[in-house]
Amino acid sequence: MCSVFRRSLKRKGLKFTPERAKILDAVLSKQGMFEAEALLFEMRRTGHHVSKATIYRTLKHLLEANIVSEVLIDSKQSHYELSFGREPANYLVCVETDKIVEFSDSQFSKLAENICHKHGFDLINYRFVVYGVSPDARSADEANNEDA
Amino acid sequence: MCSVFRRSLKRKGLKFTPERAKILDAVLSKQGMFEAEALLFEMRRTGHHVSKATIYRTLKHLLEANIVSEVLIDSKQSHYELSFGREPANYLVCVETDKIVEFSDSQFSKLAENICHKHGFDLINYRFVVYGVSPDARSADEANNEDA
DNA sequence: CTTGCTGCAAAAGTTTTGCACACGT
DNA sequence: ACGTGTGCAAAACTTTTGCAGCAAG
Repeated sequence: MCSVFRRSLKRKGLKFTPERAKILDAVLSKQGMFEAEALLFEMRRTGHHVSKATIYRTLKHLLEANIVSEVLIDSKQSHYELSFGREPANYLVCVETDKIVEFSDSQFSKLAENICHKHGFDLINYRFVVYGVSPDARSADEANNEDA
Repeated sequence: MCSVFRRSLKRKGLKFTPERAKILDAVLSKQGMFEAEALLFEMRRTGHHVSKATIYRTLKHLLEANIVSEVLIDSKQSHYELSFGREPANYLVCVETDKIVEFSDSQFSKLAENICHKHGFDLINYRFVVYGVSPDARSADEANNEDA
C-alpha cells in the first residue's frame, strides 16, 4: 500500500516523508470509518505526533491516490475510510442514535457503471446510504413515552 | 404542502409563523438542490428578510417534517432538496468540475427497503451518489496537457 | 402569563491557509 | 541551493447557541 502512495506522490512531484508514512500507517490500522480528528488524537496517543494541518493535507493526497475515500454520512464532519482495492462500502444510518451499519452488495457496482456510461463519465466511486430508525432507537422512544 | 408543515409543527407544539411560511415558500420555489446560504441570499434579494439562524432552525423543522431532505455531496456544506412525495433523487457528481447530474431509478427504493428490513430499521430515506469525471473535465484536462 | 419565536452577535466546530523554518535530493 | 513539507496559529466558513425583547394562544 505504501508503494501505491509513493507512486502517486511521485507522479505529482511530491515526497514521501516520515509524516506521510506515519499517517498512512495510522489510516491502515483503522477498521471502518474514521474522522480526521480521531486520527489526530490516536496518533498523539501513540506518540506519533503530526500536526492537524498535515493530517488534512495528507488525507487530500490519500484521496487523490484513491487509497482513502470520503464518506458523507451527516453534516457534522467528514468521515473517511480505507478504500484501496475494495468495493465501496455502503451504509445504513440510524438518524436517532447515529449508529452506522455497513453493508455491501455487489450489484451497486454495476449500477454505478451504467449510470456513468450513460452520461459519459469515468467512474471513480459511489455510495449508497440508507437512513432509518434502528430498533434500539424505537425502544428508547417507547421508554420515553411511558415516562411521560 | 403548507398544511403538511402546519400539521408537523402542531404535532410538536410549535407555531406556523410568518417567517416559517416565507421560508417554506422560498424552498418550494427552488428547483433541485440548494444550500442554506443560497436560500438566505435569495430571500434577501426578493425582500423577504429572515435571519440566518431562523433559516437553519426552520430547515431542521422541514427535515423533520420530511418536506425537505439533506443531500451530502461534498464536505463543504449541506445541500437540501424538496423531497415531499417524491422518490429520493440520486446524483452523479463530477469530482473535477463539481457538476451534478440528477438521475432516478425506482429500484433503489426496493433495495433500501430490503436493507432496512434485514436490520430491523424503519426506512426514512436513502441516496445513491456516484462520483466520476465528466467528459467536460476530461477535455479541459487534455487542453491543459497540450499547453504544457 | 406562559411558552415559543426572532434577530443579532457571539460561539463552536471543522477545515484551510500564511508564514517561517527545516528537510530531502 | 531548490522546491517541497511541517508546525503553529490565525483565518475562513458553515452551523449552532444565548439572550433580550416580542408575539401568540
